[in-house]
Amino acid sequence: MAVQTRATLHDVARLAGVSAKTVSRVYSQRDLVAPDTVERVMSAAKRLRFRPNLLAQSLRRGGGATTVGFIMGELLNPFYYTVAAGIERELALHGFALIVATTDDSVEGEARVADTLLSQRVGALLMIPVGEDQSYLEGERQLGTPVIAIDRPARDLVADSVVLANRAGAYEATRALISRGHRRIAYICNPASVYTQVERVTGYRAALASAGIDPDPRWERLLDDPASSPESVVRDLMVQPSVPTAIIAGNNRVCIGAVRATLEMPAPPALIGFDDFETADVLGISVVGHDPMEMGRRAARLAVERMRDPIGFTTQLELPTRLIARGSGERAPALSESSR
Amino acid sequence: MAVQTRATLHDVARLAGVSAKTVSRVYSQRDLVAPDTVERVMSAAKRLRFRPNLLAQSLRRGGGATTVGFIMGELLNPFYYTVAAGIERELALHGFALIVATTDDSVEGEARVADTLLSQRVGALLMIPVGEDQSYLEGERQLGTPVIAIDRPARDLVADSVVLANRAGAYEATRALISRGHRRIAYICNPASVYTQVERVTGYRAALASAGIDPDPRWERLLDDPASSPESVVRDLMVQPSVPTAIIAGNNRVCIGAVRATLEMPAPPALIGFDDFETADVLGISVVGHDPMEMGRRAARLAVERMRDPIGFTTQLELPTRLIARGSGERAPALSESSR
DNA sequence: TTGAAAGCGTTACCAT
DNA sequence: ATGGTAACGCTTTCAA
Repeated sequence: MAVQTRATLHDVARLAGVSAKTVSRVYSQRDLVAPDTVERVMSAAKRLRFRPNLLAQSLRRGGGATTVGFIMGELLNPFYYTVAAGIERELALHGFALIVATTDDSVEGEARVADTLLSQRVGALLMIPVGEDQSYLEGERQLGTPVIAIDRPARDLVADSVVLANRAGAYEATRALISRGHRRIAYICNPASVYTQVERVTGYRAALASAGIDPDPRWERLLDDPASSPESVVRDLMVQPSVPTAIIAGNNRVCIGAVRATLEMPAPPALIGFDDFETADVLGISVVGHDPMEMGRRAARLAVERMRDPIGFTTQLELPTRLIARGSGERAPALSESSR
Repeated sequence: MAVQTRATLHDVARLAGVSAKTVSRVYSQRDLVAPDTVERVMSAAKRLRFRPNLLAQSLRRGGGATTVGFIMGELLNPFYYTVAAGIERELALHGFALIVATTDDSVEGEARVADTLLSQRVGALLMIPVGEDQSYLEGERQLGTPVIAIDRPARDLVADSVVLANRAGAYEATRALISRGHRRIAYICNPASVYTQVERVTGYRAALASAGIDPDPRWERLLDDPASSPESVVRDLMVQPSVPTAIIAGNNRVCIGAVRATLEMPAPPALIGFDDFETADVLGISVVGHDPMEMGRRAARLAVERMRDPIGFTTQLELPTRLIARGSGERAPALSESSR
């Protein structure tokens, strides 16, 4: 039960009666070693339970990194963990380990975990930016650690990025509602002052404008209050003197809140959410869907490319969305509401 | 735009006009260094964008690990990622970074990623065991890497573990159904030959026995077929000559399948799921709930303790479950079905 | 085909 | 209060 010490290259070399370098070669350039030497080394390694130390490997000058860091808001958010899943799979394909770090979507958290990951000497930094400004990473990028921004572009930082076609998605959803006869269409989101929402609101307004509908501030609920529940925001909206006949929920959390709020209504408004979620099909909720897993995969692939080739132009990838009709978004305006 | 080289302790030392060791002290035992020396070192460090290299730190003999590995089935499974969230939070509190690795719930995957993580020299290995046998890790444990099993105990391996009170939870759910008048209670799970399901089925049968109800193989759908959809299993069950009046779904996936299958039925059976899920409250589904995040936290805490104190007895933690009534589990048997 | 020596960035030990 | 030296486990020259 005594805690033994871990075998090193030298221990294996001694037992096999060769030099350390030969053992090293067996693991990296096996074809340069005589077959029977390989055999002897391998059996010595097995006997000593030898396992190469990746830390020591990447410590050498020029020894590439074996890990990649991912800075995410939290592991419980479906969008975040799906992206993480895509990243992990793609990285595993290329032999990199994934270190995840969460920030609780706070700016300080982002800087703090970035620091930790860089001290771990990750080969690349993948992140869903939170703060208004990632310039604090510019120095690190110049020192050779590429940064890949996901979902939102990095600000004041040279970085590759993978984002959604947010405007186009919101535009399409809004147009779909208009084509069903809706004119009073609400857009609800929280938080609102993030890149994705700014883009989506722009798409929403553009679609209204294209149909000759003036945007109405009463139906734009652009919140930035972590405390307010999406459900109550929707309930509040629906007891005003004039109510919308359709709602676009800016993200999955707001959408679930809207579902809760409108489920029991006799004549619920049409509803389209942004981001798909697990039971949306059971509940019959139409959404602007996309593929977060693919976002993660593409981001990871960019990271791998950058690690191999640190110089070169940065890539900005925009992934498409698609409107998934499941019923809630196809409801016509209630008759009593259709007149203005 | 030329890629510079990263500053080291020596670079900082040279610029500050001190020795490398002094710089090192500034970062670890600052009170042993003269205040103005600290000042000079810090400003030199800032100028060179110096950042301590954790890889080099833990390379030294006795230099503790800074990472912990978590082997999970996949990042998209709610149970898994919630556990991961708990682990990540707790580890961050203690200054450890989390490396996640997924196995697709395959035995080979488990061995493969364990190998990778051990090569990364993680300080501890957290895992939700998949295979029937984790003895392949016993050597590593003796070499000083503690293993903590989550949700299922490790087999043939000395390891701490954190599991649920599966039997008690299933017992309670079954008793609750019995007390509502149910006698034909089905138990459905897939896969069935894992520790948790064996335990839960045992609890289910014990509850039946305690009410003098003979277990009936027709209502035990213990599958081990990844291909069969839970939904179709339930549909099939409900078109038999004799149908159950209540269903217990052994895990969240089966439960969601059961919801899909029974949603449209005029007189749906009572339903209790094991594991809570996001929209269970909206759908009114009663479940045997527990706290996966807490499981992760406790497991991480055990890992930290073991890393600090490698010897000592292993701990087996059993966390409680609780029955959450939301309607679906409180339905009485349909009248036409209540006679045998 | 194989080996010796130097170095990667850090800290422990022992001096000063 | 500060510094030199050796060591951590590995790979890369350069030789043999």
